[in-house]
Amino acid sequence: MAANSQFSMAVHVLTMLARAGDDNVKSDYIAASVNTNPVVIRRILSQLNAAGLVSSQTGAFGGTRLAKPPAEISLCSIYKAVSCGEVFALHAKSPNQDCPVGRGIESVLCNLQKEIEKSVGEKLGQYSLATVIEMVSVAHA
Amino acid sequence: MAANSQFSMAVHVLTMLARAGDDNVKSDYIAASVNTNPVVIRRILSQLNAAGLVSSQTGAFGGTRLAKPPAEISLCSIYKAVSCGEVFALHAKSPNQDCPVGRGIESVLCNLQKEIEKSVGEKLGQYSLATVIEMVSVAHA
DNA sequence: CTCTTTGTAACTATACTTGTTACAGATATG
DNA sequence: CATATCTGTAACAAGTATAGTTACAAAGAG
Repeated sequence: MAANSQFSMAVHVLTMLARAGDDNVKSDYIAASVNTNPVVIRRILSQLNAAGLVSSQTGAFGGTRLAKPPAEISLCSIYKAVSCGEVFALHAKSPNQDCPVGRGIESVLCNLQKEIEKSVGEKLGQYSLATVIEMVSVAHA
Repeated sequence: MAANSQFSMAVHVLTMLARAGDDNVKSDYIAASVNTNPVVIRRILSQLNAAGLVSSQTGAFGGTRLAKPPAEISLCSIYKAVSCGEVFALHAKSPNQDCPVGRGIESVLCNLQKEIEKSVGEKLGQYSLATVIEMVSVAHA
């Protein structure tokens, strides 16, 4: 279980919240749908809260609900909210600076990485949580 | 060292090969520039060979050289050649199929994943190994 | 005060990536 | 043919990230 599935889980979590409207949803309830431990859900909700996408309430009858309407939550903002890795990683160890290629390749790859990341963000920005809800409904209709 | 840097290393390796023209390049020489073990380089070359991007020769005075001109090697083909993970992973454990969201979310995320992957491929396809070589040259000129 | 629920720390298990050693197989050269 | 060189690949060790789990402090409703 090493592949980062936080984005997938975050979309799942937010879809659950969206369907609950203004009601507080408990992490246990979401965990049952995602099929994982409530703490895993609370860890994701913690990141979504930091990004201002949800708001939580502790105590009895507490729980979490969306901080904005689903149409205003883009998949890009979800992607940025959870700590996903990059599309591809740069060199683990710095290349040999005595070699012309080793000296120049890092900055080229770094710029490319940024450009790809931007491209992914733009593509994800074309969709909102509302889109996902609609697609989920259609999928099993 | 868990982040997958094979794409970065592959681009580095191919840049080295491109600069050598039609000469065979040894894995030890490339490893010195990438600052890693020759076996790591040979593992990447093995994947690039399977993708038809390079051709290797065993034995004395053996080594590897490009199978095509740099301008015909797109970064997309390099990305596909090395076994990078996906931009985001799907659920590790299948969601609860008794929940409407759990039942529908997987296919939605899977389609989204394919679309993002396609988008990344198109962006990478805008660049070739020749572009990288030029950028590396300019970077430290 | 009591019960419920979040927030978070700490630990474990697992899996992936890289690094390393070792060796079989191929090939150029004498 | 013998030898030296280089690739290809298996096997294993080490490091690190993710997910899962337990435990508990803190907050809040009744």
